[in-house]
Amino acid sequence: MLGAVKMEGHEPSDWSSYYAEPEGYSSVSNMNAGLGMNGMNTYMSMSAAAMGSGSGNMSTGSMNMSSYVGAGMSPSLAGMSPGAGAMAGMGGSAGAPGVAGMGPHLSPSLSPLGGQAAGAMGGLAPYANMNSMSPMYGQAGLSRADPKTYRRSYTHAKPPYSYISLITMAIQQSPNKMLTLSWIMDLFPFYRQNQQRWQNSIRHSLSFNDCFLKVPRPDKPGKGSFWTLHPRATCPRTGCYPAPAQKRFKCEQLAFKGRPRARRGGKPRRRPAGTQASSGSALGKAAGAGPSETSGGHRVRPHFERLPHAKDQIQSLGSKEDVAGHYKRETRLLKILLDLPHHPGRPPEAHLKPEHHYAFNHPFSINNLMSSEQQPHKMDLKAYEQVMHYPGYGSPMPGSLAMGPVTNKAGLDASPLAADTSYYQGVYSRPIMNSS
DNA sequence: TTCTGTTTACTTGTCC
DNA sequence: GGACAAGTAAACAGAA
Repeated sequence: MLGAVKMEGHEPSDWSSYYAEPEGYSSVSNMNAGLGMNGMNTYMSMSAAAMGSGSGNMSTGSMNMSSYVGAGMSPSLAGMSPGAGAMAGMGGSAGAPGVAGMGPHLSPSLSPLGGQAAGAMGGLAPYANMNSMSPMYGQAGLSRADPKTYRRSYTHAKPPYSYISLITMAIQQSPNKMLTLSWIMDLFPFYRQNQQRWQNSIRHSLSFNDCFLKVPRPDKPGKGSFWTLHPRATCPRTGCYPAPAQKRFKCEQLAFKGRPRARRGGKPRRRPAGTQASSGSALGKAAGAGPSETSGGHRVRPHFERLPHAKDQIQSLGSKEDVAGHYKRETRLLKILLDLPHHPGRPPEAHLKPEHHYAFNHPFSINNLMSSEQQPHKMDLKAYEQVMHYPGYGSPMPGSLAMGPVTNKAGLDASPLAADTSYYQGVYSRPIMNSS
C-alpha cells in the first residue's frame, strides 16, 4: 500500500526534480529528509514554519508537500489525536503547530487502509518519498541521473551504521518510538539478504544493549515484544539518538558482579574445525569506555528476570553514563549524515537555515536505507484496533504505563524515570505494527 | 515447528 | 598489544 502510494507520488518523471539539484542538497525540505534522529520533529517544525508563516525558505516545491501527504502524512495526522502530542514530544519544539498547519493540505483520497497503515507507520511515512528516490530496495542499480556519482543506490550496500544505530533510528523514527523486532528488520532492505545472520545480530543487539527496552505487548503476549529506547539513552542535551561522543549506554547499577547464572544457551566453547568466524565490525569502535565486565568482548549483563531481588538494588538507572554509546568514528559519520537539528554547538534554530542541508538523500541516509515498503500485510489492523482500545493504550493518562512492565533491563519501572510518563504517553498512544 | 529472546563464544577492527 | 565494541554463530528456553 504504502509502496504504491509512494510510487504514485514519484513516477519516473518526478525523479528529475530530485536529481536536478546538483547534489540534491539545496532545498530546505531536503534537510527534513536528513537522518536526524529528531527527523520527525524537524519535519514538523519545518511544516509549521512553511505553512504557518509562509517562510520564503520553503516553497511548495521545496517542501514537496503533495508527496508528503501522499506518502501518508495525512492519515497519520488524521488519526493521531494522541499522536500529535507524541509528535510534539518527540523533539519538543514543533508538534501541534505543524499538525494544525498541515491540516488543510491533507489529502482526502487515501483509502482507509492507507490511512491505517500510514497512521501506524507514522513517522516513517513522511520519509517514504525519500525512499523512493533510490531504486527500490536496491535494485542495486545506479542513479538515473549520474552513474558516476554516489547517487548509486546503496540500499543494498551495508549501511555504515552499527546495528545499535540502525535499531535506534528505526525506533526513533517510529511514531510511538517502539517497534517490534520484525519491523525493525523490515526497515532496512539491505538486511533482507542474509536474514538469518543479521536477524540474529539484531536480536543480540536488542537483548544485549541496555539502551533497548523490551515492552511486552498486551494484545499478543508471547509474540514479539515491542522494543523501545531507554529514555535515558539519549543525549541529555539534544534528545538525539545516538548521543554524540558519548560512552556506551549501560545501566551500571544493573551490572551484577560475580553472580552465577544458570546457563540458558550460548555457543559451545569449541568451534568445529574448518568453520570460520564472521568478520567483525566494519565500523570504528569506541575509544575506551571504562572498565567493564566482559566476556569475549561482551560485557556480561545479568539476567534480571532470573534475579527478581535485583530490582531492589536498582535505585536509579544510569548515573553518569546514562547515554547511548556511540562512538567516535560513528559519531563523525552521523554528524555528517545526520542533520541533527539541535546538535550541541548548533543553535536550536540552525536547522531552519538553508545551509544545513548536507543530509539530504545521502545514500546512507536513513531515508534511503529504510524501506518504505512497510508491507501493509504487516499491519495487523486487528491488533491495532485492540491496542487502541486497550486501557493502557491511547490514554494520555500516566497510568498508561501500567499496560505492561518494561521487562528488560530490570524494568524501567524501577527507574525514577518511570515517573516521567510523558515519554510513554506518546509511546503507548499510537498504533502498533504486528510482529509477524 | 516456528518465532522470539537470551546468552555464550569467538573473530575482527579500532583506539589508546 | 591490550582493551573494547561490534558482528556473527550457535545453543537454549519459552510461548504460540
